[in-house]
Amino acid sequence: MTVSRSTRQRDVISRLLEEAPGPLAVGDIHERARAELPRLGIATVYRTLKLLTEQRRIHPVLLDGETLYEATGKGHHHHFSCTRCGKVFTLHTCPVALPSGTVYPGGFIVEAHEVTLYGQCPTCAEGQGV
Amino acid sequence: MTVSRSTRQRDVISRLLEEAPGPLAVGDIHERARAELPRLGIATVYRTLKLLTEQRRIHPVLLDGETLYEATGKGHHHHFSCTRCGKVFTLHTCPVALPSGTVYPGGFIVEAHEVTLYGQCPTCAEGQGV
DNA sequence: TTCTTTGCAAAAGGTTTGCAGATGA
DNA sequence: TCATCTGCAAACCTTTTGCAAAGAA
Repeated sequence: MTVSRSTRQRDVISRLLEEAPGPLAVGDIHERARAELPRLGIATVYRTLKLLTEQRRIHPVLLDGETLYEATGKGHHHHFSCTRCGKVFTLHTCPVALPSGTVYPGGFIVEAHEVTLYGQCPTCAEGQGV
Repeated sequence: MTVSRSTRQRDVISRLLEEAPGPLAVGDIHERARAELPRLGIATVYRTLKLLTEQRRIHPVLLDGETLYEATGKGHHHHFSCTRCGKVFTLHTCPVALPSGTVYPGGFIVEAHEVTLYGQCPTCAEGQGV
């Protein structure tokens, strides 16, 4: 097994994800990281995301047909996708009560769940104000 | 505006989606439709799905990184993705109470929501039975 | 007949891989 | 030093588009 080294590229990408208020798209990550690493190639971004995912430091979130990435270890949470600005936020309140093992109508045994809410984020709701 | 004609390809594809118990992947649709239309090209499948989507007769469901399609007009519902067999089912019971307009903690105005449950479908739960 | 639709193949968009030079330990 | 990592470009895979022939009305 190869040993994973610490590099400037990996540090920048994982820091970006740690500090983001919600999951980020690959293109976003590439663009933001380029502010610090102008020559950063997209292949490195993909390879780093794959590595961090294997290390369980981040994980993919498939939303609106896009693959977004977010840091792990932020506890049980869901997402809010703003229909105005397109940004995705992390919600720390869960709207469902479905402990693992719950038997759902129809005989489906629930192990996990995902909830995504759509609507207007606080900023857009204010800007478009009544 | 061009007039949309009725063709064998379109009939077969929309019938498949109407009769399915859950959303289908593009590859699945192509494969199943080929049983009746051996020369059916993948481009026609994509064009038909796009057309039916514009007509609001079907709509895409983005699940597990795949784009699935399902017929519309089946009321408010959610999906259950079986972690054993991979099939996706439609659930007619909704586990959340979030009417449009609800203000979620943090100031997010909810317009819609999507819920996906993961676990074992009745068939797999039985097969693997205790 | 006339205009739309189809199948095929080429193109496009996003992700992955091969490789030689750069880099971390 | 020397195996790992990076940037670049080519390869891949899924989806879209161009075009001539087939089909609907």
